[in-house]
Amino acid sequence: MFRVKPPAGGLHSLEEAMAYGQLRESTARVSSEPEPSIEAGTAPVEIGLNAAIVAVTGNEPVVLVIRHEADSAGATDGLPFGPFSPLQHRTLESGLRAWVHRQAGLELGYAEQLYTFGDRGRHAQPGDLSPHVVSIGYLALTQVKPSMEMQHGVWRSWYHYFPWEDWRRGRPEILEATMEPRLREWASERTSVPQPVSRQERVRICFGLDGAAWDEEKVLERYELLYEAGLIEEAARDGRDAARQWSQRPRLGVPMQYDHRRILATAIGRVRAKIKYRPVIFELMPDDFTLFELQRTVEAILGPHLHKQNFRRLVEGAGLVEPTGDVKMRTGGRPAKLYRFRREVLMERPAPGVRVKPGKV
Amino acid sequence: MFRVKPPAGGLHSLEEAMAYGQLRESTARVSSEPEPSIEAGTAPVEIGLNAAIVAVTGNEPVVLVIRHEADSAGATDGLPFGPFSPLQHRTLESGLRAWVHRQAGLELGYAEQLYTFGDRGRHAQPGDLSPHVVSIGYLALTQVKPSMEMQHGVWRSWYHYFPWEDWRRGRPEILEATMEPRLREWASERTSVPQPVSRQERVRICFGLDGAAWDEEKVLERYELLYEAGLIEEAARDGRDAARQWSQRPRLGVPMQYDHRRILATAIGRVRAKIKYRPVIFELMPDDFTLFELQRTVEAILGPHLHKQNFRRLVEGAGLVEPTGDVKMRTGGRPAKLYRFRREVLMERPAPGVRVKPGKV
DNA sequence: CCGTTTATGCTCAAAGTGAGCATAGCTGTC
DNA sequence: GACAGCTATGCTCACTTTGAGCATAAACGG
Repeated sequence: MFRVKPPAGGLHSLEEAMAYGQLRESTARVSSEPEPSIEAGTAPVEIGLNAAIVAVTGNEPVVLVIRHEADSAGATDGLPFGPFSPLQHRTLESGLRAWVHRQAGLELGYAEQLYTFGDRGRHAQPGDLSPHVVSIGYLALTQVKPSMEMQHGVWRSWYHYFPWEDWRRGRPEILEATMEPRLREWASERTSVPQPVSRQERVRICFGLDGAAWDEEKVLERYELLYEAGLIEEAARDGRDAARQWSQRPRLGVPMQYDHRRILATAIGRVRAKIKYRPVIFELMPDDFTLFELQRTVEAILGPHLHKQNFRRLVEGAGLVEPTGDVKMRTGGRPAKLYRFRREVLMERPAPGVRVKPGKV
Repeated sequence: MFRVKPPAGGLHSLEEAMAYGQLRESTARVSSEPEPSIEAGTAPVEIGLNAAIVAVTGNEPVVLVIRHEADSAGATDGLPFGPFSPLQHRTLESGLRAWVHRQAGLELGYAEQLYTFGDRGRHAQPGDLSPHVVSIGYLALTQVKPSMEMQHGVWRSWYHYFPWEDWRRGRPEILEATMEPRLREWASERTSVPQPVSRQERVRICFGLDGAAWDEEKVLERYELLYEAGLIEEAARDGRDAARQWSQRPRLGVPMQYDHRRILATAIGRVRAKIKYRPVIFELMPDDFTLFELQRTVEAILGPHLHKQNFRRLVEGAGLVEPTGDVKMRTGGRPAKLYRFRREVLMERPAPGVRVKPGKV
């Protein structure tokens, strides 16, 4: 497969020959061999399909996790996942759907690919002599229907794993109390090699310190920085030299199996960004809803509160919804009109999202 | 690796046991085996790293391609690529950089992952009994420096491969003349299974027919639709039943090796989207430039022309650039002030891009 | 020195946004 | 059963952002 034909006229230089030779050498196997066999010195690669399945229940953004018995103590949460098997899966996404169906008994609706991670060591499990795994992360959006009885999965708030991302009641406690001092300590360390961007500056931008604004979309950047600084358990588990002893004490969020927390971070960042320019928020909503329920769902995802009147102006003005004609009683006050998603917007020019910015309540 | 521990309390149902069994069955190997061996009935997967390296020279958006001698007739263009080898590459991206360096003698600067494609059959080459390949596409942005002497690569306009994407001189000829009738014919065919969105509607949205607006970011959607409709050579090559005989005649753009044209389509769509919200356009610019040169570069990427005065207001107003103090003579008119990219914006809140919309010249 | 050509400054109206005030219409209570 | 307490909705207003153009500045080539 990866055998590359020399360009017309044959090989032109030693370097070129080397390049082609190298191509073969580092390839696990060559397409002409009918029955695969692993050559000495090469490593096979497995492809893991991982799903961050997100929903919102009761104003809480939740993710579907599978609880596993860890090797020694306690349980570890993980995302539904399984290997890509080209013989059984026509596409990567269909493979993912198959796995999710098997593991969680759930038929996925909306799903999109997030990112493919291949870092050596980031897929480790304690005591696990694992081969090389490339993880493909997916984001799926769904609703939690009461009828949904899941076999092994549980819905858990994503802020469980990322407490510092929860800005619904203002700046989260844990940031000030625990993370800021540790981050500053890490930032003030001498680095052996000079960095293009100082640790100081990176911490400032990622965590909105010293006057920098908090960017709710930088979820992955924050997680990766914490990993690099050795402040979260996964860093210690993967054997990062930088892993601190104090990473264990008041731990920062609940860790996950393999690199699943990284995938979840990617997922959160992606939803937060995406609902602003694509109408994916409606994947999380029931057929009929009030505008305030919609707003609460957006807020659950984004964190900060939105200006109510402007929110409805925006949503109605963009033609994202249409009234069903019904009203919902017992809202605690005046009854609220019910709306439904206008599917037609998907066929209109830029298929807009909920272009919101944080504002006053 | 993919062996999943049963949840606490053991297996709870037959279905669960099946699921775990299934997990193992479709896995190439299990982590407890120290020396890997491929079990019968499983298929190994190779991971291909592919780079769409984009630059702009003389108002032409170009991509770095490697020309290969095809199996029978003519030459085929391909992107620089090679397999991911976990023993040699610490990360996917470093593997990509290594391959590009080897194949094109080029040190990559800015690079970002695009997408991972795994469709069966889309990686075929005529007469190639290939194993299953999962392609990871990357987008890299660079400048074409005169000193750059490449071994085997050539820079080619990306509109070479996607003539229908070239709107710099208005709606491209080929759309009206060749594509529209073929697309309409395909859209009017009966489909065996009812579609959630009609072919009619998809064609209308993708290609801006019947009053729909042309969305310059839907590059991949258009390419995939053409593939599905059997209107491009790759479809015939991959043996799609739908491939038409007339896909050969006045062919639609130059085809590429494997699924490289799909990767390039993804890349074009991504740059077009990204320059609007991240300052990546400067990766394509020399250190000093005039605002009009910057505008021309943006236009080369996006297609349509921009309103000159508003463009400069936007770029200056967003603090993306600062004057160097020098001027460029011989512009054909009044000398133009030279500017440079203000790197500091990368450290400012949302690190904006060139939020432009097509306008009057 | 003048016409041509590109660079730059500035204006203006329309549309979009952030904040709030004010009113409507349930529900539960005394 | 009038009122207090809430949430839903309508609407205003000042301020920004954006789309289009007019007008002036400053080289360059005859």
